[in-house]
Amino acid sequence: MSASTRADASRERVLQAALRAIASNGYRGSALAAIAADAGLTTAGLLHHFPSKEHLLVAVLAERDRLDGAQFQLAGFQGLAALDRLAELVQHNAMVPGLVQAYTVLMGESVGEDHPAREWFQDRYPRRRANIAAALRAGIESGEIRCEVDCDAVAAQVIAMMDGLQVQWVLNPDLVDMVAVFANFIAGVRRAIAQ
Amino acid sequence: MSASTRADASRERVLQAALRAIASNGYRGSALAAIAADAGLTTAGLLHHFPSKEHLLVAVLAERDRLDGAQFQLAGFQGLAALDRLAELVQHNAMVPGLVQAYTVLMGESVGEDHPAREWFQDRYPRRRANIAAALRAGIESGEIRCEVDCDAVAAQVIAMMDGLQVQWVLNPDLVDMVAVFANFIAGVRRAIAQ
DNA sequence: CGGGTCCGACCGATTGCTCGGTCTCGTTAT
DNA sequence: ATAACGAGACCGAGCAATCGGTCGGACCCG
Repeated sequence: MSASTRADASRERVLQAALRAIASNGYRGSALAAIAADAGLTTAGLLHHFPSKEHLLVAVLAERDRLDGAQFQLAGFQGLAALDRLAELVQHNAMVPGLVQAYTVLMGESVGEDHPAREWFQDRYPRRRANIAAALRAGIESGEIRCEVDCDAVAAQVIAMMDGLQVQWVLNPDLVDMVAVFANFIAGVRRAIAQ
Repeated sequence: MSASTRADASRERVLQAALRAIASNGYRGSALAAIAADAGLTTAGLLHHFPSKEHLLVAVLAERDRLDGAQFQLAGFQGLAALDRLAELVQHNAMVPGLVQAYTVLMGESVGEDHPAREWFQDRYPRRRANIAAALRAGIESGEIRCEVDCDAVAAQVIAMMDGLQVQWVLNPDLVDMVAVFANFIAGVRRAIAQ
């Protein structure tokens, strides 16, 4: 499974350093040399593990996918329980501000035309909307959600609320209680769509 | 007021070009030379009007402030009417995708630590939240909004929804009907907070 | 003519990335 | 057990390209 402990440890340190750098300066603003130094390597050493800066970025995104998959995706929450699960996810995110910041920076940066992360986000949003919408539709079938609810719209709204609040929270952590405001929002959605 | 038409025209073209460039590649990813060429100038010519790249950025943001001020700020909408006004603003934004994209990219980019636009966004969010919250509180006084509504939370939510939907819409315009989904959201908020 | 406007040439710094080489370590042959 | 070997991990130096910004002078309009 894990061939050499040495190489894997270096890779891991590089990924962490890349996350920190992206959180601070974005992808374009981060220098490969700085990331390498932060990970205790030289530029050439880093490039040995990740053949290019873009490869490093997709590795960071893949890591995020891996964590998310283990944490949220597989969980088969349906109906209103899925919404509560999302509130818990926000609560968890509030404890890893660095990761949230890196994700937020990348999200904005990727909107640009030729950004290497654009495709990743472009694929990710429809998938997440579909996941949440499906969970809501399951709630309709089980009778706990009113049948005339526009599940796709609600799914888009929930995701938009998560992203939007993250921006405000990262910019001004002590002025916005992201967890409380999102919980408040979810409570409103529950009230609006529950049978 | 306007000294020479020539210089003002150049300035205007540079601002437009900067907006396009930022929309495509962000602030960090945009080259001064490319912006200048797009505006029909050389780098040195651009630098004659804006002494540094950062000066150009704040000029772009100031322009945004100017437009917003004329379009939304001064209008004294209160209570539920303010929410409808925001829905109209989203409707208007949907017709200028380039501007929305530039704003979205900048928003994410500015989350970084030393970004020159960070302060601008950091000041802007509390101000906008306060504006909307004040409008809602006025609606409470006039009796059209229930008095136990958390105006600050709702204000943060409305702004977060605008920003979050913009991201999804810019990334995938044909998959997300930003105007409709936001209108749907506002309708829900109205239902939740109206007396 | 004179000041505002803009260009061409250039600078120092930094970028992502390559290349040649050194070091370490597990494997294998003896 | 030990020596020889080869693959992987990493470094130092430097590549070409690009970055934001400077400087002196040419153009043009009032």
